[in-house]
Amino acid sequence: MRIGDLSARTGASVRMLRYYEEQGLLAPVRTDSGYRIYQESDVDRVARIRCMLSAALPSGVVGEALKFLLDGRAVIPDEPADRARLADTLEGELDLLTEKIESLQHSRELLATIVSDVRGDVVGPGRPGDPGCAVRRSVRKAGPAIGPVR
DNA sequence: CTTCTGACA
DNA sequence: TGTCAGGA
Repeated sequence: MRIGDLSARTGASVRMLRYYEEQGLLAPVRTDSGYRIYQESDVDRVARIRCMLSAALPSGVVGEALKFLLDGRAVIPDEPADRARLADTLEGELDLLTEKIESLQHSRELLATIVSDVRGDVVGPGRPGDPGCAVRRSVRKAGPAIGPVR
């Protein structure tokens, strides 16, 4: 089938399908005129790709997992050794994701205090020990509140 | 009409 | 990721 059909059957845009190919996740054959031709198994393959990408896995890792996907079979490697290795890299991604989440939570808390400071019309330098982002409203009488110091 | 590559108000 | 161009 051509790219338009695969797109319709997977929900992935034509643009994305070409992108997956660039990432080495799909390898359709080409007609003499250059049109990409996909196999039935690619419908399932694209579903797996989208699933793993939604799980925040880097395309490189998705490619690794897909190496074990041979024509509609499970992504789980047959060889116990391969399975263990894949599980390890996947778990590594899980840890990376956890780190990002924690970093974002820190950012969220900082932003929350900045918001409350703005709403509370905080004046002067920040309190000792604060993030240093406290808003300083100038002593000037004119002009609305000043944004965070750059 | 569909797809292709390259590029970005 | 969308979308437009200019061709096939």
